[in-house]
Amino acid sequence: MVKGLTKRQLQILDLIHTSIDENGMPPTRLEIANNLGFKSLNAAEDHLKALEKKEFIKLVPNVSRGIKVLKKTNNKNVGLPIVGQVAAGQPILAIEHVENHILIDPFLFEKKADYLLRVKGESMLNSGIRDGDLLVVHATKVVRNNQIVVARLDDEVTVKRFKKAGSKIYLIPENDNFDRIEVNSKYGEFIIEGLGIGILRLDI
Amino acid sequence: MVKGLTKRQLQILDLIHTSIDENGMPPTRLEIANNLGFKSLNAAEDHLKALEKKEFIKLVPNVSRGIKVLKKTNNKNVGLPIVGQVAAGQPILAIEHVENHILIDPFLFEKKADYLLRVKGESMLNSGIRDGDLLVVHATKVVRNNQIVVARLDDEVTVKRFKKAGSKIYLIPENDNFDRIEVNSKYGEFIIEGLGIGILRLDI
DNA sequence: AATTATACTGTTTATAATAACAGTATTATA
DNA sequence: TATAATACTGTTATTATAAACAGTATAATT
Repeated sequence: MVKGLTKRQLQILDLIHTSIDENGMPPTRLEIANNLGFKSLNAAEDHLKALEKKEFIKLVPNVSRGIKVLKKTNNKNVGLPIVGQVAAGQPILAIEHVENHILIDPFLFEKKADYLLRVKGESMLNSGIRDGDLLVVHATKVVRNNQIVVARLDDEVTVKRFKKAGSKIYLIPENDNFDRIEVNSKYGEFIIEGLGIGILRLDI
Repeated sequence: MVKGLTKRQLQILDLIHTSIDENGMPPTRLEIANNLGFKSLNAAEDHLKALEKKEFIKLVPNVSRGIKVLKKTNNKNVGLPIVGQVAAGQPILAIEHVENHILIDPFLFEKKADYLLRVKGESMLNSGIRDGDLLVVHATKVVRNNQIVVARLDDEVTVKRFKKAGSKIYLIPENDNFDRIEVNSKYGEFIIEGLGIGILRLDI
């Protein structure tokens, strides 16, 4: 289930997508009611209002077929997953973290793109990686000095520059307001999850 | 001229396309009239009938916004073109500038992605746009204050923040080492080519 | 020269569509 | 356990929209 949507609401959203695909325009309340067998137009109206409240659509007042789709959930599983907040103790690609899937060629980059990680915070600003950006990640444990990596320290997943000096390993932020992290025994778990191979910014 | 279409009819057809692109639905007769300055709705009606007769559109009877576009100027090459160096006096999408095509969903962004422009220089660094980045562009002449735009000044294509203050128009770089540009009569040509809607970085 | 197509203004009518109000019943959530 | 959210039926008022009819003027075609 897409987060927050009931089965019925998902059907309505699906119908809106289908209508746009097949008729080139969003449906009216009557068309929704007819398609799903409602005897009352208000059933459609209520569902649309619920979808708007949950910010999946935007209703344009007093405009026929004034339904704008805000979140695109139609590409079920094709393409690459966008991984959002990663909960403690769980693998990155657990379904719960997948915000969406997007259609992009995995072989566009230097290495194969496996998923997109939504970057939190400004710690990599000087590398042109901003809060909310999607880091294109190649899932690998094998990384080299100075590469930008996705690492898990205890239960936190972080994006930093990887540096190995002698026997010491550092995770270096690219922002003077942040301190470098020395990976040592005070951390229970340290795992390299992947290598950053690109950036995708969906808004500007 | 597209075969058989008058200049006015082409404008109507263009408006239908724009409406579908930007509003997600075809226009009403009133919207067409307002957009083109008709005082009578029937002007729009007549044009639609003419377009239907010439089989460029299909009108769906008694359906609001019931306009279906029949002939589409299809993009032969799949995916979005990456536009590199743009030569003087030539349109951005001239074939000579297209480095490559990449597979990416044009509807991933807030507005429809039309092409990707390879950014040259560091003038937008503070917005996290770096040399070599691909700016995702929605081709439009309509931009608002503070948006990141693709503009053509004389023969140079540039990416800057658009600012309008009174009668003055500025193109603002996001880097202290660069000066803002005031668009004035010393430039022979000033054209807004599009709106920046995203960033794609293929290496990191 | 007559006819047709183009490009409109202006008006009216019927229908399409939005949107609010008043209900009922069931299921989740605090 | 009270309250809110979900999932509807049924009705009505208002606005949006399509579409026809009656014109005018000009350019293009037969």
